[in-house]
Amino acid sequence: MVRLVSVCASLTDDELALLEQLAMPTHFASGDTLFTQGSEAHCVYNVTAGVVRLYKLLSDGRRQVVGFALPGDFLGLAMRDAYGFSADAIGDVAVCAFSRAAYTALVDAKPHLLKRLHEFATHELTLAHEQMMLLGRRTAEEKLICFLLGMQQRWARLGKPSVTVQLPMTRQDIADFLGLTIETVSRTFTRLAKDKTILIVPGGVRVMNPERMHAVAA
Amino acid sequence: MVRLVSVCASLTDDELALLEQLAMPTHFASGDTLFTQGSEAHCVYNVTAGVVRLYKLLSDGRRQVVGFALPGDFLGLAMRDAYGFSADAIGDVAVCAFSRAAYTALVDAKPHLLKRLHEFATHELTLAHEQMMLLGRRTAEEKLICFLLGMQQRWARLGKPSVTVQLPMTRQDIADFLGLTIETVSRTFTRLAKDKTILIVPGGVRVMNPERMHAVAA
DNA sequence: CGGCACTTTGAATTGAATCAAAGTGAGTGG
DNA sequence: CCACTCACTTTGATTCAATTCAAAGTGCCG
Repeated sequence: MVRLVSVCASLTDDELALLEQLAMPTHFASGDTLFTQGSEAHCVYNVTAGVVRLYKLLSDGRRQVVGFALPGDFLGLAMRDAYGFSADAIGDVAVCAFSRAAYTALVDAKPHLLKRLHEFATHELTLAHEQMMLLGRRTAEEKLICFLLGMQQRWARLGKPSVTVQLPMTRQDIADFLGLTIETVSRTFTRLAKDKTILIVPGGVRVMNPERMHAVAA
Repeated sequence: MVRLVSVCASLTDDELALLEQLAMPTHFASGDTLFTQGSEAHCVYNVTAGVVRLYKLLSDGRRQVVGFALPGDFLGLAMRDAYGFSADAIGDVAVCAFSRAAYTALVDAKPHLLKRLHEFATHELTLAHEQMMLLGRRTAEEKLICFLLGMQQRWARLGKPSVTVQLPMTRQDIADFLGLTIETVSRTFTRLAKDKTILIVPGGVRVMNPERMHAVAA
């Protein structure tokens, strides 16, 4: 279902068959851990359904969410032998898991696939640079607006374009993604709702004033 | 000179010869622009000497430095058809430039090289995740200490291990990298020097208390 | 109905930003 | 060789955006 937008989009039939043979379909319940920062990297994952929270922890408990993986996204590309961040399920999640050995063999055998994965990695890097700009230089309101527009765009690319942005993650997750506290996120949501910039609905927000939001994000 | 630590380290002799044929050695004076965010991506660059500042700008002038490229580093990997950030020389810089056409052809012909570039990209992504943690969740003092240790480590990998960390960039560059103001960076340097954690020397700092610094960074 | 996890709101505090003013030092030209 | 400039850096005083501390409010689920 997510193949059209994922790595698989550009594969030949025989490559797809090979991939299918090596993929281990797995699923996780809400809150389950896919893998933990620092643990040995056994598998690479391709999310097929649901949303995954990716985060790093400091020894004193401070948390930075480095991303939210949506269907089609790859996890574990940036590993040496240990995962660089933790990943757990937000709601029910389905993935295709590939053992590291299978992944390595596949990549060596199919340069075509490697090229596609490399495109993925460089796209991720571009997003990471934008997130640095956001974390280092934007105000709380700008952070939240950029986040909402970013999520809207990502759902749209997955074939779910809507003025209502689904937000399956908690306020704390959003705060830890944007480098804010939960209170600041909550207050900023409330202020944007009072402005009539957004409307807060169960499980997400409805974009009411996209012009203003895009102007702020620009 | 930088080949041992760069992409070229794992190439065969004939691959190296091919690379050399396509590389256009270029050099830039202090402050020169290699390329600008949003402009058409003509070239990929491999830095051979000097330091390059990589940054993004917001329309109102706010700047985020997304990285400092040292000898051996690649620039322009994460491009679609326009550069995602600007790059300019800090001091004199030498690079090998590759036209986009040459780069694409090379990558298609040599999966071996692609694999190496992909490793580079995923390493960059890991660093970007660490920078997100730093920007989102660390204090000014922690940011500066992590930056100094990071630079020390990078110079060390290039074969210049030293307790004196060379800092060719300005305080403003450091501030824009760490998501701080120049005043906060200056004050924090002064405080660390008063602590005897570091000693400020022309063009850099000397690490005086690495134990404390590593403890803060952990 | 009560418990629990998450969210919102309010008041007080604070770390870093802003505003303002010297201080430093390399390069230039008289 | 010294005064002058210019860019960069440091230091001080004040302000403010976001955090922290504190307390309700909400709604889902057994």
